[in-house]
Amino acid sequence: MIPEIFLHKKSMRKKRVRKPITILDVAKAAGVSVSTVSRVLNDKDDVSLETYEKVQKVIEDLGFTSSLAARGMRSHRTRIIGLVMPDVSSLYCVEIMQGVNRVIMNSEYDLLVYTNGDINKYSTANHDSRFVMLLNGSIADGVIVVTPKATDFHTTAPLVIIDPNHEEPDYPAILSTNREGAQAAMAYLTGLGHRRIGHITGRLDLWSACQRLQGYKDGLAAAGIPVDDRLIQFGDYTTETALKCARTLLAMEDRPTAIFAANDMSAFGVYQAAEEAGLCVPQDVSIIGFDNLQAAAYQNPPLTTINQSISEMGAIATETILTLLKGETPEEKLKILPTQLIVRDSCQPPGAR
Amino acid sequence: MIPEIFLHKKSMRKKRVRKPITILDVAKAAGVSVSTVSRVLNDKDDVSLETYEKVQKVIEDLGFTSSLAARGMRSHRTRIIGLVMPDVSSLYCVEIMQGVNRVIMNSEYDLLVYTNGDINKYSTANHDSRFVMLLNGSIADGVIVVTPKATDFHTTAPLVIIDPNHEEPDYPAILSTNREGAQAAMAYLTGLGHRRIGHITGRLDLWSACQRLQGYKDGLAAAGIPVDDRLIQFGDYTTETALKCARTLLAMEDRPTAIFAANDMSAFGVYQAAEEAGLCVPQDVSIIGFDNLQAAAYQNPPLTTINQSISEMGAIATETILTLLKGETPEEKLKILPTQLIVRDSCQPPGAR
DNA sequence: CTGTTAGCGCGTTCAA
DNA sequence: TTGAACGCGCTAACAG
Repeated sequence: MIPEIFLHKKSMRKKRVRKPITILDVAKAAGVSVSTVSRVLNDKDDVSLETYEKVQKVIEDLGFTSSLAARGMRSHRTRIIGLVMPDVSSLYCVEIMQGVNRVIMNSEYDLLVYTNGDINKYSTANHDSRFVMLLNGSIADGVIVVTPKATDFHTTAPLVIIDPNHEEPDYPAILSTNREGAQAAMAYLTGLGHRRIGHITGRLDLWSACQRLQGYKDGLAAAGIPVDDRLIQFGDYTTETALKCARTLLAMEDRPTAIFAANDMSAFGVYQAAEEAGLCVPQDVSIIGFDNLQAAAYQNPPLTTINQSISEMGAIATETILTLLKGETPEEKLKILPTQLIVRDSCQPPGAR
Repeated sequence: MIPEIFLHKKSMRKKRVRKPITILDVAKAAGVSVSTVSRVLNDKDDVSLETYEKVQKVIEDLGFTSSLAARGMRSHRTRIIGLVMPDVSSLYCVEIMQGVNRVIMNSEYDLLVYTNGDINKYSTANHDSRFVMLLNGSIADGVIVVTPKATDFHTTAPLVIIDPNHEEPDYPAILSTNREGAQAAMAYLTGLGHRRIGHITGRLDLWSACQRLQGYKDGLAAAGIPVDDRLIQFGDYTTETALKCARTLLAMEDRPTAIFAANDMSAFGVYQAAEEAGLCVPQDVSIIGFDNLQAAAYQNPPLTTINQSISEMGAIATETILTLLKGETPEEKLKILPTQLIVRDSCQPPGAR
């Protein structure tokens, strides 16, 4: 684990070198057996106070901490909850993480966040297999997975999915009324009088994105507006891609008077494109997003969007895992959270000044 | 229009595996020994193609993934970098994480983020010991620690510190010119003509906060302004606490015409307090922060602040760890990044309208 | 090329 | 109350 060279260099200068100190080192130093040390570590009650304190002191002195790996492998209990996220650069994921952490803090568990990093790595096989290590290797007692592409997992540990990619997931799951939320967004825009409404989709390999696209179409149908395929641009939930999509939409001769972005991150890209094109929001183009990120309220103008209580989803998922870990059955296997229109200043009737 | 691959059906549902499947199961099913399976797993070149494919297929069929814990324990190599953060609700930490992740993505390593959750848990002993598990347990090959209170760690794995709590840390470290940055902030305010300048400190148990406080005092001295203790409020880098501090400052009879917050999160609290008090920024009170979070530019008005390239710090720390992991010695043990004044719209001369 | 063997560090039986 | 022995799942020696 440690390059030899590095070790030597350090040991020459300072004696801060600590070869991995194990339970055996503690046992020797304390003049007891490893099993006695183990008992002390796990607060068993069949250890004499005298021995307990002696061992405890040695542990302190040596700065010993038992190995998570070895312990987990043996006891199949680590007191750690794993959170698997597709991407940390997405504020959506960050807010979920905050919600999870809020609940973890008040529990006896610790949080370990695993991320494969790149949202653009559409190859899910790699991602899935890697994350399974977390549990299969008994590193985590339970796992929360965010927007997985996979719908099936090889694991024995409790698993909860946030935003599952399946209508009827095999695991407890938390999701929002994506389609209804999108319908609400569209109803708001058509209610304002918009008839040319563009849509920047999310990652259509995810169910949520498909549902929002469907809601977009529903909204058009409800207002008696035919679908114009040119007004549908395929994004991937990132600001970067949405920027390109928005450029295309705003460069059209008969450009849309409003754009419904599949999520707030995408909506941010529309703001950028509008500014590039010298268009004012909302005078020249109305924008509505989806998610209600904290950052949405800080935009200029503040973004009208559809709220889904993201951090709440993380919190509920964590509580569900905790319930499962206690051996109990959660009340509902599928928890569906309502969405809600949040009106701010990024939309107005078309043509109005 | 929409490719087949994007359609979501509940068609191919596999049966859930219940028992943890091990390398032995694979060996049996493939009719080979465990070591052969191990060789396949680790892409050793001394396996016949025939055997390789046979084993590979069984692995696929059984959905087997090797245990991180067992592997790490045995080989002392996990290809995982650990990131230990004090708090995920701080945007500062989030941006560091993003910087780390950016570099990790292009490496052969994976990222595991560990957080003890509560920034208010000042008891560091607990935190430190828990994080040591990450490495001691051979879960991570190297670790990056963000704003640790501790200055010494019991570990054998490479360690890099971001924002160390010591002038001359025993480990490679990344930090910013906190004192100089604070001086620049103060020079800007005094240059605008402010003479009553409040300061909301950071967590004074952290070196960075002390340095910024020192920079505040330096700035006053440079302008020939005596220190007024009442103008120094003790915060902890959180928006919540800063809000209270700001309320106190703004309620003073001879309230400050400008406030220097030790970080942007704290500055956000000042915005809130100003709004509560019916004061306008920057007409009634100027505000300057420190960090230059992405969110700082979105405030209303956009926050003038001191830039420290946070995500860059994460990136550099990661590159340092990667260098260490290769057995090489990083160029500089202590990397000090310059800070820079970012002028936006939250400051103006006192009294001006 | 492949199988056998010996631990990695720890928790948990069983004896003593 | 304590210690010795075993095995968790895996990789790295060494045989064959």
